[in-house]
Amino acid sequence: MAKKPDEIAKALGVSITTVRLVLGGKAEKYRISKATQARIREYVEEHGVKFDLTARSLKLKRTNTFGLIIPRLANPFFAKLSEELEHRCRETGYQLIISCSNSDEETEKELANGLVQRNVDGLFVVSSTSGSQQHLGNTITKPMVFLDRDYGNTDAPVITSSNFEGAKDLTAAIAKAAGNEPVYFLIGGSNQPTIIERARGYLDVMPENAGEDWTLRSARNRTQDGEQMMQTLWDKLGTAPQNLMASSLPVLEGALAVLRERLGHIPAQLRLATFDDDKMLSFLPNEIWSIKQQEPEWAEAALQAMTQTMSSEQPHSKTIATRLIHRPKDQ
Amino acid sequence: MAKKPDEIAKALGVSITTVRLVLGGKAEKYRISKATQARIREYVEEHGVKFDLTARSLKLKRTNTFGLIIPRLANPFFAKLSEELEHRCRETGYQLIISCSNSDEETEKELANGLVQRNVDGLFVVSSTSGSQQHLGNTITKPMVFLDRDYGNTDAPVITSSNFEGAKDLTAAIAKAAGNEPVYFLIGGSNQPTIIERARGYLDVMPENAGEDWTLRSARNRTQDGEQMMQTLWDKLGTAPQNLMASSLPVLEGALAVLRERLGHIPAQLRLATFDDDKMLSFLPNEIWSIKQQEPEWAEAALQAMTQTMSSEQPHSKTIATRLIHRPKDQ
DNA sequence: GTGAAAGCGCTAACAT
DNA sequence: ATGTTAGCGCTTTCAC
Repeated sequence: MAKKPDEIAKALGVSITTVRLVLGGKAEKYRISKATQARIREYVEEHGVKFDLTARSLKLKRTNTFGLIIPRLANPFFAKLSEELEHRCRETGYQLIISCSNSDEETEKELANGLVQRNVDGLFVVSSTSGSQQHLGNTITKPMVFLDRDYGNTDAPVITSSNFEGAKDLTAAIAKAAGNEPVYFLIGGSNQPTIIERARGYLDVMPENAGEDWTLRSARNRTQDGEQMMQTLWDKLGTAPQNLMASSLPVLEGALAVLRERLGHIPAQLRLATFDDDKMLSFLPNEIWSIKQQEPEWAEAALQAMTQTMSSEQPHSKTIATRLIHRPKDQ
Repeated sequence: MAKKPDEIAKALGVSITTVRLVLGGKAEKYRISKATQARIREYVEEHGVKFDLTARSLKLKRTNTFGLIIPRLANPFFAKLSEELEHRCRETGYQLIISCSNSDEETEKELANGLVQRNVDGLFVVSSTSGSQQHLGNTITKPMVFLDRDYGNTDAPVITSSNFEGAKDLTAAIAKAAGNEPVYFLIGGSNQPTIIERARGYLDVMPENAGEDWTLRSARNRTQDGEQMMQTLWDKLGTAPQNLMASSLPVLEGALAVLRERLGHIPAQLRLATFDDDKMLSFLPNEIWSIKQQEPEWAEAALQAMTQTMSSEQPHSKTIATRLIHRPKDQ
């Protein structure tokens, strides 16, 4: 349907250049006559045009494309972040290509490589491991912005959230309600930088003995890790805790599943605190505090850091504030 | 770091063509000597290569890229579907570009246009409206596969899920538990093809009067639509229903929010049924039935339909089965 | 066995 | 005021 520039040129008896100049908005600069401009525009109005961005990219050595590597789209935070980032990129004239590494170091490297071969103009990466972040930093010469995980071994800008401050707020909120009772903290993925910060925030607020007596740790942060930690805690207490904190939603899910299994239900008087927010937390009758990420701010900061890097300005790493959400107990 | 073919050629004193032939796996065909092959491979082993896929695409008129247009990534179903599809595309040697239309017809057209200009080899689209599906079908000459919404006005293959059958199963399950009590159905987005099918399934199982007496409808399926429908229902009944069905999760969220607001809690004896599944439904103490989509099967079928279209085979539309999940009531 | 050359559609500098 | 041209890096065909 849509005509290519050379077809338009032939149809109107002008040169391809003339067509391109007019359609490229350079008509005035090269003083193409109004009459010719009108004829071309009219033709386009009727038939449409089809430019080939591939050829343009080859010539300009720039694709107006960014790559984004995240662990998983099934994770609501990354999904929302991707959506926001994609939207802003498009507004700025860039197409975003989203790929999932599945938290695998090798996959992450392959993805980055593939995107570089496609000549993306820049790369956003949520790096799975310290090693892969370092590798990418050394290997890739394109503008890069790291997101969420700061392993502290790159010169590229890193956008993180205020995990430490957020954890302090979250812990303080549930601890106040708990009074003298212990607040147990299930920590999944305890070697990830984000989680380390969350644990640090918790310990900053809690008494000395909390680190040893009230925390449980697991290498990963899946539902089954939450289950396993809750089982350990149950066995230790011989009953359900009164106040429970989880380092992420999957961990909370696992913990609650175990409680339901042992008790037949989730006790309504149990106080809960968790990182990451989800509308469905409102389904629980319990009093709950949660930490909500502000994805729009993340996307904004990420794109800005990328723009700065590309224009050789000093790019700024940034920490995005979180928000504490409180859901009161059912009456 | 990585060398480009011409740099390798110069370094080894051979022609660019020779380098390309070897690295492109065409060495045997053009009888490049083993010795030369070895030298080139060795050099690459040490320094790495960097091909430019942009130039390749320009020459071959094929980008090994597919586009995917969905309403929102924040919707967990589309996020999971995207993840699965992206994964399979990559296995097949394609890069997937995901864009969100925000359910806006104009945006959807623009996105499709942009992707075509980038010379994607094919397009997967979850079309927001009948009009845009028709428009795309008439405008775009690339291989296309439509997902989820079948407006019945395209020759391109459409992958849908068994909304009618799923709705029958879901309705039958809750109706059986409800006995003679009414099962109210909150229908959000009542003019979308998927929702129409769900409503049809409900009516197929329920008695004559259900369509008039037990259903509530809203043009969209957001949380606020669920709230509004629940309010209407409450005002009609003067109390909370005993059995409630929702056409999607946001609608359920809205409905439950209203109940909590009026009652101070969500009554545990309320039976619930909803389309779309989420792990967090387990947070509710209620007896719940839900309909789970099988995203891997979706992705599989979508990619297969695309492959068939591209090889000019007769592409097959396909309906993906859903699964009924039952969560018993807390004890 | 290896190399040279044409051409994909575009941009930008240079002719006419 | 409009047209011509070189070259981006790749594939493919043909020449040495």
